[in-house]
Amino acid sequence: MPSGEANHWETALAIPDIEGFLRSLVERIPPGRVTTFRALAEALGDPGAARFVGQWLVRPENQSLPVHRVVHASGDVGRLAFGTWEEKAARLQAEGVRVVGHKVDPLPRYFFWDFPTQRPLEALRKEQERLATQVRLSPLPAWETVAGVDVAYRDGEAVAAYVLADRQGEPLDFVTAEVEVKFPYIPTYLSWREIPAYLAVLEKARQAGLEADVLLVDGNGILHPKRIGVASHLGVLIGRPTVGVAKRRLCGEVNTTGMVVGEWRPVVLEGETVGAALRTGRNQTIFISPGHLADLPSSLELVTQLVREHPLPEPLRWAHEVAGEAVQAKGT
DNA sequence: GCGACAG
DNA sequence: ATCTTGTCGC
Repeated sequence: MPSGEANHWETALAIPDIEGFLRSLVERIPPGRVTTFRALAEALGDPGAARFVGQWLVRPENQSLPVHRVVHASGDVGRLAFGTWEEKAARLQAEGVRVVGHKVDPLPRYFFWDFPTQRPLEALRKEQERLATQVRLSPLPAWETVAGVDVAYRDGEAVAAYVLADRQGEPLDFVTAEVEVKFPYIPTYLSWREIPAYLAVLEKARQAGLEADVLLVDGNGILHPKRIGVASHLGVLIGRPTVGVAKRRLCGEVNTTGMVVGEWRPVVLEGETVGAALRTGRNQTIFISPGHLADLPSSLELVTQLVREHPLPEPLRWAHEVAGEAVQAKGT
């Protein structure tokens, strides 16, 4: 049961109801008209959310919505989540939409775009730009303890794990916390999905006297289009040093060909080095970036010191393990 | 065929 | 991230 207890770090993270907003958009599409995944994403405030729109529209619980009125930008009707393209075309034709071959024809004649102009993701982007000015890049302070944090999901719940470790990466103690998931995964907006769980588990760690000198976060720091990935965002909110470690590349350019274990190369975004790709295994690369109150050299030093025989630095590997165990235990 | 965007 | 069958590695 998610606890509603007050958090020590005032939750300065307003979470918009993106899914409810998307539902209202889809409900607005009139019979005899169509819109596109892209147009819905733009109405949400970011064309980059198109894939999220597609994933959301095929969920079983959303099939009572007029999902057949959402087509590809090419005019291709696509197909229904639980049906064929012929069925989707037939539904559109029954509403007066002309379909030739697999396509709505001509698309502009039927295209519906008169959506509300709130664009919630645009507001989040502005918030990111504001917060990015508060990120401080400086060498990490001398540290004795480090904590790794990660989140696992199951049903509508998120379980965050916080594992405290020493300079050798040996686990000292851990806590977990469970919160309700209130925001979907949309690339570059991960903070709004995961930070509520992080704040909850950090509060537990604080109350248990397990505060660490540095926080390792599963995700990026400034390796982000607006230089404010979840590690930086969290660091600014709690005013503590954070370092981001991701298992895959979000953005930026890096050539990883021919890297040897232990080697790292800069990840460059818009001409700026925002992180490093570090080879931690024969076929494993992780992406390190400063979060807050950290810089790239000290972040790399910290992470390389904590990497043992696994791809991830020990505290994160343990946090991942603990979160996974905790989320499994919920169902058993 | 292109592009491929953390969790 | 999660779901989930079968599976061999640049």
